[in-house]
Amino acid sequence: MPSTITITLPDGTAREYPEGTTAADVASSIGKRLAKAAVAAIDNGDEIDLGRPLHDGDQVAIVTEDTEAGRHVLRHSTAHVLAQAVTQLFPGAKFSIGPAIENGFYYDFDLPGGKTFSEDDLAVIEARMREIIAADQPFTRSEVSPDEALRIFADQPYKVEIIERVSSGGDELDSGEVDGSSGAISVYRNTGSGQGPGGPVDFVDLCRGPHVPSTGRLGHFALQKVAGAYWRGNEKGPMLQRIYGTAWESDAALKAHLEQLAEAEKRDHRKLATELDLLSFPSELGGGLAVWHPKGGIVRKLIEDYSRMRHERGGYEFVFTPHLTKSTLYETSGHLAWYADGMYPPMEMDNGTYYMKPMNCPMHCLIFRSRQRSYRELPLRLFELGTVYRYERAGTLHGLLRIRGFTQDDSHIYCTAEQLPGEIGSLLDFVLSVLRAFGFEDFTFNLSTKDPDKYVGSDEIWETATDALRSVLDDRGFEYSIKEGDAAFYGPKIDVDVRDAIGRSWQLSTIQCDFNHPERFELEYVGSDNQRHRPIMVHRALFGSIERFFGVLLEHFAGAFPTWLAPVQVRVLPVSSAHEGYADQVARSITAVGGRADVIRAVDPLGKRIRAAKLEKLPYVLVVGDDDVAATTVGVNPRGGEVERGVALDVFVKRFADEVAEATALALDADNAPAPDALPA
RNA sequence: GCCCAGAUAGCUCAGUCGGCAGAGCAUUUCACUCGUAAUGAAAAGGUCGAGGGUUCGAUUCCCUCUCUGGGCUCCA
Repeated sequence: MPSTITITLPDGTAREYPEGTTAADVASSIGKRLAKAAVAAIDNGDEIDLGRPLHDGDQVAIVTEDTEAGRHVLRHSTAHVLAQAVTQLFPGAKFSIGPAIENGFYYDFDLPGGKTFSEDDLAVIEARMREIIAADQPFTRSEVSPDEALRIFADQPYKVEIIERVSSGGDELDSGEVDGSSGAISVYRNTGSGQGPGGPVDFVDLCRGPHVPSTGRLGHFALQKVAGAYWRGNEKGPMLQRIYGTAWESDAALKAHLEQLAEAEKRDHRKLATELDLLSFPSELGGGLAVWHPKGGIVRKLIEDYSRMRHERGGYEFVFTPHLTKSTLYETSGHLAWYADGMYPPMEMDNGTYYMKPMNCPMHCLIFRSRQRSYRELPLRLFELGTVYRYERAGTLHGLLRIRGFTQDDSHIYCTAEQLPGEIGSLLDFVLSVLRAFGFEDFTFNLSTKDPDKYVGSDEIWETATDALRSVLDDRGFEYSIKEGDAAFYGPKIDVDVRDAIGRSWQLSTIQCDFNHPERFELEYVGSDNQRHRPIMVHRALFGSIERFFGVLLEHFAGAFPTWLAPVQVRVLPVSSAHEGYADQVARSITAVGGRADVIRAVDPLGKRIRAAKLEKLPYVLVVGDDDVAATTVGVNPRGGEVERGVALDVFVKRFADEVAEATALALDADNAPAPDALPA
């Protein structure tokens, strides 16, 4: 056995260390700053504690606190401190799992006697956590046999369940809770300050680790909220009490995160919808059902008009279908069997059973099937702004983002297998082009593939379609993640996520192949060989739901719609009553070029009227006074810009009209000349 | 659907240990006629989410429901 060991660092350099050297020692040997920032290490690909001895020949990298991996360690360790605090403050509390999550961590508890946490408890728990952190308790890892672990956690039923599952060979590791891969089970103990690893144990938890060396490394955290959560995510299982928190490597990072949350709250579409008088959810209607006020209505109309215009140019044909249908339609499509729970309850009438429609696809299939189809008609692209109703469970409703009555910008494309790759490609280009017109530039893609346990259609057709989707993404050089087995049973799909102005990701568009509907509705076309063939159907939702898209747009723009979408584009403010006639004239020259302008008379002081316009986030405020009346000019106060006095009226009108025209024409260049196969037959 | 927390004027929010309901903004009226983010005064505005219970008396305490928020679960 050599008395020195050789360690290889990430940059390829090899260093010699005495036997028994730990990752912490390596970090110190490289530099003080690194040693200070180190929270864990990666040893031959495995994350380990800094205090673990290394072996000859190991490849070692130090994990620092300012990386995602490092924050993960901080968060996971903070979760342990949370559990320690709760078990000390609430004797008899059972704890289950407490993983690090994006931006933070949580821990689930079961309090004795069915007690629950209140928001007030958070401050008390947080104070105790800070005491534990101040005590600088070391995290000490040890490995025990399953029997030993069961003894340690004898009064912790959730831990017992995890140990039993892991030791019975289940390969499922509970959210990083425990490392059972070696047959032994790892546990981490926190011991009191100054007592060292052999001192009295304050807290012990099952854990795979790694953890920071001691609780003193933590502290830039905040507890955020309490919530209910099912044990193991099973809604038939017990409901646990979950505490969420966030933790970072520094107070600056913590503060930045909390500010980001505050910014998101300011942009909340429900708040903005009320403030800007766009829409409301009257309780008289019931949950998840919105009414659109004039200002929200005009924006929605503009979105829909633009969508229709683009679809018309894109070779789609417009169809309309009813909101109610007999149950037989959904028996044919198979939806009733799978999704009856998500549909509004049946209505009995005329000796039939009727349902509100939860989707448009089966009706579009009936349109396809209404007469014999020729291959010359394909691809057939049907488009509908179809309003559907789904019985979303009460607890899932969320403003416009999860709603019970909504309008899909739904299209169904029927094509041949040969046409599929080209069709998917032009669909994706079309989708992105339209999204860009609404100010979204940053897209991510997910490709969902066959769930081997639940699918219809032949393996060949799945393979063809999946290849088509994949090559479309590859050809365009788009990065995408593959979600194995995530496809619906009827076909593979591409989902498009957009990133908004403050970096949040929203799933909007979807392009889904469907081998099920054509089968169930026995759709056929006559090919050039004079034989009957089954078409492939592609579902394509662009905005997904108009309501949801509107909500996302509202948050993206923080209520400040771009000029072409703003409910009021130009507000004209006469300085005094004497200028009202001229103000009206200015407004008329805006409406003459298709703009939306209003005039607020001089009953309130100018400053107050300007402030009101700014709070309404209007793109342009025009102030007109004596000088302007005399010279036919306006004072331009643009949103987010500098005031410009004495702008000639016709100059402003042209500038305004050009801006609007440009915005709506922007994305049109791409499909001004539709591909030959995109033209209606 | 489940857990927790809520619901007071159009909006944001005080308040009532069970005894005639409060502010600011918004609205209306009057005065002010003003050059780029809040002029002054007055008025009006409420079944204190709905229904039931306890009580001499309930907006307040209890129960049920509806709706909302945060989660969980679900999402064709």
